[in-house]
Amino acid sequence: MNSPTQPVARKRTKATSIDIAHAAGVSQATVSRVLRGSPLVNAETRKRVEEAVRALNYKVDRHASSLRLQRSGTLALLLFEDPTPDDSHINPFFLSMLGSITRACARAGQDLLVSFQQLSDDWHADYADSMKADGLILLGYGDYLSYRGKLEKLVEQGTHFVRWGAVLPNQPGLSIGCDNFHGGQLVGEHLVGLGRRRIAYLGDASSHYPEFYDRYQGCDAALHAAGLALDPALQVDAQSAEDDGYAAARELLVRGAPFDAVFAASDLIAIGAMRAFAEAGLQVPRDVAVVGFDDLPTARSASPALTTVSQDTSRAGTLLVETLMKRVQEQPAESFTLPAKLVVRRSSDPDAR
Amino acid sequence: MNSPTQPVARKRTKATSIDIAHAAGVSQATVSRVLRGSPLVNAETRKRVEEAVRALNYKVDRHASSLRLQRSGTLALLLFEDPTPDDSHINPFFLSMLGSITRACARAGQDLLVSFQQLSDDWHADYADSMKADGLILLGYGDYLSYRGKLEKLVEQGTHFVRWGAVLPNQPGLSIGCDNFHGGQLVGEHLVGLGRRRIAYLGDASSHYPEFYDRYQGCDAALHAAGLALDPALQVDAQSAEDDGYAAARELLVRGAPFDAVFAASDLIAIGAMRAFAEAGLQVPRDVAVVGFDDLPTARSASPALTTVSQDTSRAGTLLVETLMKRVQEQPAESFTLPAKLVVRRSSDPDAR
DNA sequence: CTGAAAGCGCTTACAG
DNA sequence: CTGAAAGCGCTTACAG
Repeated sequence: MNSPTQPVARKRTKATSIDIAHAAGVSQATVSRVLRGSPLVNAETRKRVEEAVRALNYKVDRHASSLRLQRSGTLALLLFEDPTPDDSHINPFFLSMLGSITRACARAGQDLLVSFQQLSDDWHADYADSMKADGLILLGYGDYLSYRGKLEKLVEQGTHFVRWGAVLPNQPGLSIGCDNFHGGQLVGEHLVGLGRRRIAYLGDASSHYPEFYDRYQGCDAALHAAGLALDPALQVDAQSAEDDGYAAARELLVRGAPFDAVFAASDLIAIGAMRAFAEAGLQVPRDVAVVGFDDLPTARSASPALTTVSQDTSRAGTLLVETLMKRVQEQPAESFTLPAKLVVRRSSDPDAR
Repeated sequence: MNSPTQPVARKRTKATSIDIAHAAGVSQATVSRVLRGSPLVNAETRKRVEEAVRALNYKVDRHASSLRLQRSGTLALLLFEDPTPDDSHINPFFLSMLGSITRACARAGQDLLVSFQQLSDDWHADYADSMKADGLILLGYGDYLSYRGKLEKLVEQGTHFVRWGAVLPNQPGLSIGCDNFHGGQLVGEHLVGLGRRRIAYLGDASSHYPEFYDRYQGCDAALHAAGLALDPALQVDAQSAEDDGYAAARELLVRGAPFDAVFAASDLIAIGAMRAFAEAGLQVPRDVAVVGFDDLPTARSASPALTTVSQDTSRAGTLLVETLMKRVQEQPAESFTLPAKLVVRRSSDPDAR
């Protein structure tokens, strides 16, 4: 099963700016000027240096440069989930964000360090204090109230960061988030428009989880506008995993209160709930309409395809990086709320695609 | 929609080892010894230093340390796809690998830089030459034959790297891969065991794509063992995306040659193919059994749930990082092939869960 | 426009 | 066990 040992590669002999200087017949300082794009350099000198750089395959040493400049050209993406998920199953929504953040970093000429953290870890200090990164992007789920203290500490330390999540009044630092309230509203209006009246909510609906709370409130507002309301007896707590959704749906069934629709606080919860309904012999959407939130790739291929609220992760990634870069450069920057969009599929509407 | 501008945080005043030295009443060299865990330091001195480190919230400056040590404590994960996918849709399989690689790096005490590349980019040089990373993990799809030249250049330059992919004879560098041949074999045996005889293969089956080629060959071997063979008329090229799978399945239908099973070279291809079959009024698995490869999360929630070959991404990530670290430390290391496992679901077998 | 020199914050061989 | 000192490879103010 194994292949033979690889021969040890020849030892790397990295060229330095002094080597380039010798090769081009200039001082080391001039080499540095050329590489930093200084306008002070004579065009012909520049050309000689550039040729030597190419010939010797020279790259500026990142650590020497960063040490001197006191910045690293690197951002750190810290992904946390609480409680920690089983090995290697990160929420796909965050993975999709990771994709767009990576691209946005490339566009901004920044390198990206990626790390998973537990909410309990001491991540608030490490990356910035050790100069590994100029700023942090925080992405994750967890109890906001316990999380908030860490954010305050970051602000106190002068660490640059941007968080993905609800934009809240008086929050420490900046955040980019989706308009969860409006997303919930769209769901409420959609379900009411389909004639559903008894709408269950699967997900936490407390200030510990502001995103989920806003989604709940938005849906409730839409019902109120139609002379209805969310029934607390039809609300079941759930974190954002499929198994939580399954358990929450079981709990809902056990309670016995009638319902004709379910608004799940996330797609994973929705998918877990649909599994529970299938097992219980309920048909989606005939017996119960199901709507999720996030528009994961899975939502489209689920059976039936899941109606959900889509968040523009591509734009979110760009905004997170751009906002953070402004902070790193000590420019003014602000939090921003992105629009939510309802995507209707067959789990709520048999006539949808 | 926007919140007010954040007040500019107070300027960071980072403590250095000299600050710690003053606070603890020792020399800067001793501080460094304590932080590097040198056994030479007196226990009491060590304690004084450690207290000062805590009190001043000191972290070793990564760039200064790396510059001096000539290594960065960082690995780089380069993800490439060719052709480049539309914005932010990376193959979920690689995202899952990314998860396990990130965890493995954390265990190994390494930071992880993540970057998307196009196969055409000059990634072979940058990360290692600029000392950003001590080694590279390469992950991606693309034409191996054009890719191979870049790998050779990496070897020539003495860059440390490990690749995810087929373990091939005389390949440049090391790779960790799944046993694609055996995976294909398992699929072939499974389909034959279910009485299927006319098995189509959706995916490239040339040496440009060694993984797909091995899967094809493995399946073919299983058929041969049963006195059958894959019919070239039932093979349609497809890259690893859902739309490619859809197009390939349409092409297969157009050809008109009868088939009772489809082995798709990846889950995404399989899911696209199932969409095409549904549109054509074919029922899976009654009319056509469908099997994929990768065991994406989507495979389980697909409708019908997709039979597939699972690769142990968690173990793969660990092996990639461990193997690379051996190379970085100039220790012997070797390529490794991981076992493949068949996961039977309803897309091939109505009796499966 | 260019060069000589200081200094970013560490690590470790050397001397004691 | 500890300190003084050199040096990792850059960037840029200073002098010309």
